[in-house]
Amino acid sequence: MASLNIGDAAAAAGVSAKMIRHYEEIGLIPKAKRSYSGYRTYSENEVHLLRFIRQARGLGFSIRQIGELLGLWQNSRRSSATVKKLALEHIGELEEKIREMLAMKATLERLAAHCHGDHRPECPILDELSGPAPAGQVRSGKSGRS
Amino acid sequence: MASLNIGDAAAAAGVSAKMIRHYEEIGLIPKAKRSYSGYRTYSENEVHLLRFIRQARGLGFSIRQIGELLGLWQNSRRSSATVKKLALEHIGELEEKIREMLAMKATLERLAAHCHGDHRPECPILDELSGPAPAGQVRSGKSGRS
DNA sequence: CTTGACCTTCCCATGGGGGCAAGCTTCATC
DNA sequence: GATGAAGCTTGCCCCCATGGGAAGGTCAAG
Repeated sequence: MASLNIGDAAAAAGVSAKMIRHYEEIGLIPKAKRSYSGYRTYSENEVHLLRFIRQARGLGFSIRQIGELLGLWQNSRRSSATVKKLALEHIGELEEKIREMLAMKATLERLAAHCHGDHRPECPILDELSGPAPAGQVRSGKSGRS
Repeated sequence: MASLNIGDAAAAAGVSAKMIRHYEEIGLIPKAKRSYSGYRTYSENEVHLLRFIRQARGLGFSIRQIGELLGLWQNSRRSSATVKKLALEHIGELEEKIREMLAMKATLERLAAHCHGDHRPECPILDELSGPAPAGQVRSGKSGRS
């Protein structure tokens, strides 16, 4: 079985060598075996593991979630319900972020639509950014201590 | 003309004192004047500036973009076209991220829909993560020392 | 033997913060 | 005037996930 150096393992798995070392350091993957001279060596199994991580990162899972997914992946007595729950949790997070960004985008588009975008300095975008006061107002006394 | 300490300026602007120091350190805002004893002091103008930053952060602008927006805000000879361009650039970035996350979400939803979510271990989600090999394959000759 | 590609560890940077600690300053209250 | 409690100062470490680079060891080919 071909034993690969980190660079080849990285290329085979589609991640950077840097990240492999990082994943090892944070305990996401077990410590790689070392050659006599100290080089990390990787087997097909470990490349497969790295590929799994790459796929999960591509779907936006966090490192913590990937750790859980790896545990499930390697546990033949897992229940698919546990995996599905993790996926649904992540879908919820994605939805939340998407909602936030859509709201930002909508506001920006509204402002941009009202901006002439010409040589004149008047600009509703800057007005909006400088305008609306937040909830907290400046309190009249100096420093509100006790 | 109330001159505020950092905590009160932070409350008035809706940002944390920590971030005010940070913005000063990275040069986003000018260095605050100091009282005799070394406390940072803030005028209404500076609170207004901080409020501007808070608004811009709320719309997802990066620190770099906010720096540019601040320059435009304080330049009475700006053209609204420049501001609009910055806003449109940011809208484009948001769209890109939204697209990526929608794609992740769609994939996850497809996988989750095919997952029984019961006590059994079989799970198409894990299959997908472990399955598809990336484009790059193990190269035969390159540096395969073993 | 030399070259150069690879590997090792270590430190630094990113963005946008949070938190804690030691030591001052300020202020209200006794 | 003393005291205690907030508030301020700086500085350092942490998060996530990653990239960059320096200084030095290793290995295979020419």
